[in-house]
Amino acid sequence: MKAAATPYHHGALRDALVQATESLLDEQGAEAFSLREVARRAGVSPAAPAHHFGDAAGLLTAVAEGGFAELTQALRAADARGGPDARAALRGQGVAYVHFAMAHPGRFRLMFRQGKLRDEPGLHAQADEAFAVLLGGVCRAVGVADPAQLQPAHWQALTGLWALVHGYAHLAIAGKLELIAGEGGLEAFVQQGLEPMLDAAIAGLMGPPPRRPSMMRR
Amino acid sequence: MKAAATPYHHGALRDALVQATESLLDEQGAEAFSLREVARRAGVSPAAPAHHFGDAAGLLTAVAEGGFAELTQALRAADARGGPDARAALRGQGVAYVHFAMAHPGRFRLMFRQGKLRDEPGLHAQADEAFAVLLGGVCRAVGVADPAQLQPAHWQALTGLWALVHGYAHLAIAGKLELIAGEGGLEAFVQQGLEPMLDAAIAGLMGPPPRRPSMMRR
DNA sequence: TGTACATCAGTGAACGCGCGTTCACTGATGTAC
DNA sequence: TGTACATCAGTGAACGCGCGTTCACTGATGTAC
Repeated sequence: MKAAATPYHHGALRDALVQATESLLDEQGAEAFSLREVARRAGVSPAAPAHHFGDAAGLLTAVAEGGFAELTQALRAADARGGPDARAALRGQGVAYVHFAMAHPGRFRLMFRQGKLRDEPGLHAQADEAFAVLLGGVCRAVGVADPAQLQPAHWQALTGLWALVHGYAHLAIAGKLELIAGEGGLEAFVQQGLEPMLDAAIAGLMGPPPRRPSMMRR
Repeated sequence: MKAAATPYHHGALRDALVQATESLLDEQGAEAFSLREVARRAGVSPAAPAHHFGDAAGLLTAVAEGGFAELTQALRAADARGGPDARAALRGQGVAYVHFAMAHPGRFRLMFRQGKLRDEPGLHAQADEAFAVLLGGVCRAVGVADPAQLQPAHWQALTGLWALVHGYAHLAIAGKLELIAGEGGLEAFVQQGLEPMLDAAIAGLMGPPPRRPSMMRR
């Protein structure tokens, strides 16, 4: 029991520091973050984090990487829930994207703030993996086997879909939708409004046979 | 000449501090901001900013307020450029929104980070004014005289339009579109892709007679 | 038109603080023989 | 199976730094009479 109270070796300090950072960011925002505060939350000396991550950017990068991994899982799960219906799967991904951001606002913001992150291959890999899930959903919806077969108009529409959920997420966690949502509450507003909008965006993606617009030349 | 070199009274220090903050945020990001650095840039003692703004949050709030004022002007100008064509006016507003963010990434982010801002009526008023321009454009497109006449589906579609440009702006300043844009360059990608997507969103807003969806009950 | 005085705007030295990082260290774990 | 030793993981005191804010101050401006 004495040993269990404050064992010298933490055992899983690296994970504990990442988790402490996650909760700190999501609960108090980026302003509250510091290496010392994270160490405090993990019940460890201020020098301990440097041992595992070098500096603050290293820790934040690990947290962002974990965030992308979690987002990937959420998107995959939503995608699978859609079953063989490509439209439903893609719609589900969009909803999951917004829900992820609302559940983890601090991490979500961090994941897209490259100024705070180290330019590491692992981070890019995780981010790419999340993007690949979305990309896969689009391919299935459009009916191609490989992203390489997507046409420029598809890429534009995919970007629009991404922008829609990304913007919705940001507006939601910035508190900008609460006024619009009104008395019904934010949750209900999102639930009622997001899916139809996603459907419209997906329809635009699948619907009209991919225009080969002159405006899109090259 | 001696007097002009370092006059004791700056004359327009308040504005100078706001401008110094704007350029600091847009060029180096939020991490580089500090009251002392802003004072340095304005060529003034570290105690001077407190005189005008109290503290850092006060200064940042003034900067955000100015940002919303500038955004309002940009949206109004774009709207006017659209002339009597409500669709073109609204599309122009969307493009202007994204361009504003890309031109002033630091300020744009700040404007939507309520955690860093003071909860002042002036700030809300400016933010509301910018939103009112968008709202006016939507009313004209939909064909109603007053926002109060907008139906729930309109509000949802308006939110979608806002989310689209807001997300597009965030993805662009986060550097996430460069990979998708590829060799054509970000500017061209935005120019070619944004307007069609806006048109689609606006069509969704105007197009099908406003459904009174059971899913939107109340 | 001039003078006295209040108010405003900015100075610059000083403070205390929390931060990131260093350093020599020590406790625990694993490995070689 | 036991012992020696290298390596790993974390300590805690100390450092120097830039920060926000304070304070008594002073230079400039405006106003009353």
